[in-house]
Amino acid sequence: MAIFIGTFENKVDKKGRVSVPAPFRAVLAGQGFQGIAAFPSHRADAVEACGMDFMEELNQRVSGFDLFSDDHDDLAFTIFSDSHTVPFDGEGRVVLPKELLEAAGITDRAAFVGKGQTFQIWEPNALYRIKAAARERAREQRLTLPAKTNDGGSGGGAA
Amino acid sequence: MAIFIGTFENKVDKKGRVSVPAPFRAVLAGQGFQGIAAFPSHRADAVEACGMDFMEELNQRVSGFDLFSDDHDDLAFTIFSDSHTVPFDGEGRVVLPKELLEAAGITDRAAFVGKGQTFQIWEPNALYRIKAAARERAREQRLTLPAKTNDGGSGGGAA
DNA sequence: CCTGATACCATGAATTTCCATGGCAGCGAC
DNA sequence: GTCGCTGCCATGGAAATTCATGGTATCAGG
Repeated sequence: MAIFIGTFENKVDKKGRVSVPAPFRAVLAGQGFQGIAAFPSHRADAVEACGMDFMEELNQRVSGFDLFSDDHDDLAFTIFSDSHTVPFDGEGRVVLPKELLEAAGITDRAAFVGKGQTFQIWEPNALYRIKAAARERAREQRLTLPAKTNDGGSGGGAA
Repeated sequence: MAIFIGTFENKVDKKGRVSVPAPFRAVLAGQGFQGIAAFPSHRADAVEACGMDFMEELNQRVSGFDLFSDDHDDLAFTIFSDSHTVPFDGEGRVVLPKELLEAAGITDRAAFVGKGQTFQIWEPNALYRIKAAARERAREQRLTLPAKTNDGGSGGGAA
């Protein structure tokens, strides 16, 4: 399963269109809905985004089982209610609703940040600010890659 | 499962292309994505690299944290935001993003160092410096390899 | 009728794919 | 034991494609 990796900064034209980075589009390519699902982050001044597939999976978890606590349930409700489904145009661009642009403070440039199964969209300066802080934390805490836990199950596979 | 072993020094041409050592390519050969995932090391002036499979496995592990939790957020951000997915060309070369070249101080030569499941890419001189230092420390501390704890080591049959 | 939005088409830059070359090592022949 | 050949691998360059971006035309709504 492909994941979102990397940071890309693109321009927002006067019509509000932004190119979704090609590598991200590649991840979304196999999905039914050609576009993204986006909603304001409740943690940072950024837009959270993912493919519709992931959105539906989220829905499955919430509606079905106990994987989500009450807190999560509220969170999910918030997410769904504030979400927007944004289709690609022929060139792989999206028009972000101004509500989302405002939430993230985005005006003429947007930075896409891969986070595995999801990605975020930032106002570039805001991103670089918090990025610097994160880097600092990482260095101070001597963060290392999580040790490989050989508990079978997920991951696994070949090679 | 094959691992990255050995040190190889290759040239970086003016387009930023470097041949990934053939033995390393052999390790990556079986994977879905023909290329490497690379990100700056926060503990050394070097580029950390691995196969996409390893990256996705990392994602699996990170997903163990609740989605949208602080832990998940920080971890995913640290791991994925600075990473680059770099595809092989037909000859097994990669184009290292200049961001990574700068982080490691690489200009016209790059040294690949196997580290088991991952490998590093260094500016050759920097590598030899820290290598000498490491050797020195090892000598002083009379470092020994940990005794092997053999957990059912029946087969050795790696392919 | 006017406004806004969506789809289509065009363009330049950057990137990637392809092809060609040289060197080194291993293998075989003599 | 020495020489020659073959194949792999690192390297260089040029062509072709992809990608981000801007504009224009078409359609729906107010």
